[in-house]
Amino acid sequence: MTKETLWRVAVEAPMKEPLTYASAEKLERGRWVHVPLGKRSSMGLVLGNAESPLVETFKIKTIKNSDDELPLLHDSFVRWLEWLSDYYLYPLGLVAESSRPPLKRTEKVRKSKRAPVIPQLESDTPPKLTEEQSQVIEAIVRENKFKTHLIHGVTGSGKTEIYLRMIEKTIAEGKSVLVLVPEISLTPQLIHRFARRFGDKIAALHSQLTDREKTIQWWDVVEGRRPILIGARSALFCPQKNLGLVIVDEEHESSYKQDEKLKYHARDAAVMLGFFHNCQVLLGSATPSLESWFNGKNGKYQLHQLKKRVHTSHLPEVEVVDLKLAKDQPQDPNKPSWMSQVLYERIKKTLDEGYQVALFLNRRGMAHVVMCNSCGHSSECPNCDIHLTLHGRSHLVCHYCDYHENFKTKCTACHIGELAAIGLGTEKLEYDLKNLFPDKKILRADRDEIQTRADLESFVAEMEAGTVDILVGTQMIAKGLDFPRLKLVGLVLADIGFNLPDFRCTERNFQLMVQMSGRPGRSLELKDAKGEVIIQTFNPEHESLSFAIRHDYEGFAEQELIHRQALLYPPHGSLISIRIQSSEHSQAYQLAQHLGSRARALQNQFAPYKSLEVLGPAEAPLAKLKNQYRYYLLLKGTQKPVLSKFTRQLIGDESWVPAKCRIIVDIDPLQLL
DNA sequence: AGCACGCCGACT
DNA sequence: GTCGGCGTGCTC
Repeated sequence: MTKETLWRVAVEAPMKEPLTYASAEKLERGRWVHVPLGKRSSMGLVLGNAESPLVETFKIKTIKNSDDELPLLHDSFVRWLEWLSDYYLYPLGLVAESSRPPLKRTEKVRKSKRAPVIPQLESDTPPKLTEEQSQVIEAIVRENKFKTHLIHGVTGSGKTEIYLRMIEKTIAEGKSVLVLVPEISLTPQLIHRFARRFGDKIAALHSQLTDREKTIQWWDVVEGRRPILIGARSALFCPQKNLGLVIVDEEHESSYKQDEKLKYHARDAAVMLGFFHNCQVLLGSATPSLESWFNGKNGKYQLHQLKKRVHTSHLPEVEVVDLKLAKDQPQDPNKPSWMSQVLYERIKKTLDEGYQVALFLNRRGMAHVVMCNSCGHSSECPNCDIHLTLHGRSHLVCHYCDYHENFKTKCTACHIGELAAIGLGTEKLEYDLKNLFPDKKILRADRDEIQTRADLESFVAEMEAGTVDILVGTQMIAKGLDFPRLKLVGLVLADIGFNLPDFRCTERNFQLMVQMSGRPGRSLELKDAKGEVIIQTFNPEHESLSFAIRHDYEGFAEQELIHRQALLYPPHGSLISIRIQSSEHSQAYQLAQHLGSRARALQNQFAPYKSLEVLGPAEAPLAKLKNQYRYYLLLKGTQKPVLSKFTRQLIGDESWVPAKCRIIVDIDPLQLL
């Protein structure tokens, strides 16, 4: 009889620490096991040997069996899972859960009517590299160990070709590659491009696959049959064999942050995955996040720039229409009031020439955005440099620090206009356009209209077929899509983006405007006809605008970094948000107050915590959501480890949290709504 | 998370 | 009486 040894096992339950189990079987770190847990059975990940407990506070159960179907997880991968759990304060067992396939493996392969995940296509011939591209590749391959490279390249400068060459080199060495892309850009077009270069060496993982398809892809990757995995953020959790390169395309995309369960940022998690596997990490974007740009500037990442476009096509002309002045000019009585005369005439002209028009409107967070209808002014919090949101009818509130002021309808800046919640949406635009151009085909595309991948694909097909004359959409549509006949793009009211109650809104807005300016006139079909962009705004002097029209990312980034410095917003400082929620308003309120005073008391206990800032608690802008009342406490500090330790102590074992109440921690939050 | 226990209201 | 609603508590 073999002697039973004790093991630390991360079980799939929300427990802060791993549990101790006994086993006579030979086990090792990284092995999946079946264990009894309470009155059920659970999967668990073996972390290592356990000490026998000094006091017998619980009865040690025995591991049922080890799961030899599932692959042994490599030590570097387990260390990465442990890092995620530790950094994002989320139970390790629940983190590890995502690194298993959704279904069991089956021998019989049923014939599916669905199109293959990766199509078989004729291979392409790699284009000749430009001087710039060759230089970047040379610089990257100089050292073959962990390093994060930020590739900043204007649209059309050939970042993808750099990825492809690096992938080629890595798989030639017998290693595997992970390519992360935002879910929205994981269209068949993108997969085709990779398939033409690498054929059946590619696997893909994204939300539109069935569980069976995912499971098949997963095993193909894990067993090394397909060395290149391209996928959305969840592809990070597929334990690849001998990982040699990690690529994150469009690294600035906010969809890389998961906002439920494990609230990880796929870009940061990808960098750490590269760190634990000691391999290169490439981040690419035309408009890098300020976090990455800052890291590129201070040497934490290596910065590479592509300043020339591969084909010397013109960037479109960007024109700003000042809506304050537009009001005084002669207007066509038939056109709707949101449309300036300039935009009206340009739309007519473009349609007459037989080209497409796209109008964008950022509707996000609109209901609470308050703006003067005459000068575009919007009130700010004196403490946080954040736009205030309207609560009820009479209060303007900062949801970072809970600053309140009375809502006055008369504008305090121009003393002429009235402040009001903005009531313009894409439906309204569509309705007005149908009246104005009754014989034109108008297509509306926003979150309500486009929900599934099939919707997106039929939308793309309709646009490409050229039967659509005017596209109306939220800026979500502006991302990454190319339409050959699109000549004119109009941003109906840029100010909605300027006034969102978020310190990142200027950055997002700049990114969107640069993306948008990249849309029209990319195709040869337009040839000499340059693409055109018209931006309507009450605030033509807004910073993000002047840089966007010059396509000047660096200028913008430097300016915005100075702004962030003043209040130590990221990337100069770090944030942690703590959400307090309960179905009873008074409970949520009281707990939030209690947590606030606990935080301030803890600050006074230890000197290093004095450097932190505790903001709030403040009521969430959407105070009641799904029958839960929500409050936020925001922590800000310049040293991540101090901030993290503080949060751990503040929350403790959660025994002080009353039943019915929930505490949700978000490390490095992106949206504070 | 997932599962059982337990305490209330509506029904055969 | 008893079926089932979901609030509460625990898991080595």
